[in-house]
Amino acid sequence: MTNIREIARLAGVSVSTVSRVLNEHPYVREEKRRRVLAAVEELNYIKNANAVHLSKGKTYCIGVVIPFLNLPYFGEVLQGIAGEALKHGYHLKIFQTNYEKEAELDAFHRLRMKEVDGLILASRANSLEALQPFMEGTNVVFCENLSGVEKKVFINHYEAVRTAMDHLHSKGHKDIGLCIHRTFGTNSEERVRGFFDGAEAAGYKIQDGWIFNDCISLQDGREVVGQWESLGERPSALIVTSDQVSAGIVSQAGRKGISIPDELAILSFDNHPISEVFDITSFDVPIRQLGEEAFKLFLKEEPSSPVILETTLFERKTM
Amino acid sequence: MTNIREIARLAGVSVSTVSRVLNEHPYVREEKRRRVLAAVEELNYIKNANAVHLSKGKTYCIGVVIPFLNLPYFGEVLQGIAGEALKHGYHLKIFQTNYEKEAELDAFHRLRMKEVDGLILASRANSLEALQPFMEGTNVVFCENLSGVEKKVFINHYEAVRTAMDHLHSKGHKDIGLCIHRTFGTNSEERVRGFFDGAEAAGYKIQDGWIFNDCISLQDGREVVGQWESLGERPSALIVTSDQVSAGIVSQAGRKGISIPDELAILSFDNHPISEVFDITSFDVPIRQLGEEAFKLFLKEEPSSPVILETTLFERKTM
DNA sequence: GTGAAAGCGCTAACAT
DNA sequence: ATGTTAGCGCTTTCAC
Repeated sequence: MTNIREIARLAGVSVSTVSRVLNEHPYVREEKRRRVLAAVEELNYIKNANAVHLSKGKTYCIGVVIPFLNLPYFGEVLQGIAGEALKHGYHLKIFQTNYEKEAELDAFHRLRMKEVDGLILASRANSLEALQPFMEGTNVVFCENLSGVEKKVFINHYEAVRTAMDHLHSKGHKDIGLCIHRTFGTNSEERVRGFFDGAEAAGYKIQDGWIFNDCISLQDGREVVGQWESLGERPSALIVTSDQVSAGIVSQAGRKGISIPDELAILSFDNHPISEVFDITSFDVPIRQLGEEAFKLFLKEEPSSPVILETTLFERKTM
Repeated sequence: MTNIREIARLAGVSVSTVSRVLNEHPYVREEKRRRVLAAVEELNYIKNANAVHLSKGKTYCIGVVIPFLNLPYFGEVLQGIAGEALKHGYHLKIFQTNYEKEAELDAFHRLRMKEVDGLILASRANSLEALQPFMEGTNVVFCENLSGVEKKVFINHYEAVRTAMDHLHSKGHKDIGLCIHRTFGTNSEERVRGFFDGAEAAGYKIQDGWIFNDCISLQDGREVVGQWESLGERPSALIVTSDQVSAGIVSQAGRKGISIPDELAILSFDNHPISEVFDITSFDVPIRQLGEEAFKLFLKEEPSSPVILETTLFERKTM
């Protein structure tokens, strides 16, 4: 492997001059610059990134902590982060966790080892307390409304669900259920909080069994329909936190002859293209923007206030 | 930042002993090992990954060259690579290209800079000739049947499309169209080749306008229906290379009162969950396995023969 | 403008 | 078993 010293020798200059040329620093006489460039060409020189990283104490690489790579939601977040990162000359290193705490902690370890310059947590498995010992002096961005952290960007899920409740209320619904991905995690908790607050404000009663957990995929949505059918008292409307799930519900309802929205209204989230295909009324959630803002927060030096992203209702035919 | 030398000093040993302890090498007396570990604890020492990378000439990181992150196909490939990589202590660095040649070349540059130990090309924008100058002595895996490269894994698209043609033939179809993502790229070319070979073998005639390009999303599928309708002579069946597109077609056909499969049969690819929802007959394509095999090829030292993955038909109701 | 030299922090061959 | 030392390859301060 040819290095900067060999270039210097061949060009008849010092290594610092070579370094200056390579990094486009000023104060190099044109003739020497040319000699260096010629030597680089002749020896087929490529600079070693790891040496640069070590010397600079920086890698221009950001770690993304993410549970899965094959879900539309996370794909869109990634796309947002990657697009913004590219603009600033950064690359992404993926730390896929499957929501395993160990895997998540490993990402923090890598951060402390300076393998990456910072971390974006697209979703989180560990408690903040478990993470805190590894966070001092680091640059970590959270994609949730987590109190006690400096950098965060999140969708205003609480407000969105409350708005959803209001909308259903105005359509005459009083028996409302909720389909949700998981019950832990700030984003989910905020949704659930909005759900109960909304119910209380409107004087609804929420029945046991009207909250459906672990709903993330099309298949999960199809199964919800069966569960809904087997209920004694059934909600007349469902707030569903993913268009994938909603699509599963709508499709399965179609097969079973359940009329939507007459027998069951659906108010969904994401405004994913699939919601258009199924004519599902859905809140647009700026997921890609979430990723973009997360990266911008990473770049920020000074502490900045949380970035809050709002949702927008797209009315179609399931409510 | 505390380094290995400080640890050595505090523990009263040499740096090599510290290194041995840290890397679990043998031949360290238990007492010294303990002293080192105590010093590590006391100074809160974390080893610097970049120094290790530089010294070892290895990063345990593999680059993945990929056009988009938010498409189901590529999400699944990523998931496959990441899962296998994790097993072997590797991480993924993402080089998102949007199919821009420059961005793709940049990935090769990073490889030569030793920023990553190898590259997996999930999909390719440059010609092999354009890439070749940057490939000597490197470890690159292609996810396509590209002649002239050492490491490759690919789906047998040719055979799959030929089988598809046979199936449609046996159902009485003679006018067959093709929906495809793009026309360049080996995978697409193989499909097109299978399409024309199949037609020729069965004595079909393929009309102009029966090949629909740029079909990748749900929305694209919906638009295909309009194009199909405006055709003078229409194919009675469509081979569609993505379930997303098929779902768009089926859904749009439903709205327009076009009967599937009577007026238009659909034979799709991927066996994505969405094909189950829409009851679409689809070839299962082992996409995740593609990713896994790609990573295994990366690890292989000796040259190995291409890995060829076959598809499996799942019959449902669109044919 | 240019060069010498001191890092950056770790690994591993060699000597003992 | 353990220590010494020469790398790995680049950046950057300081002096001229």
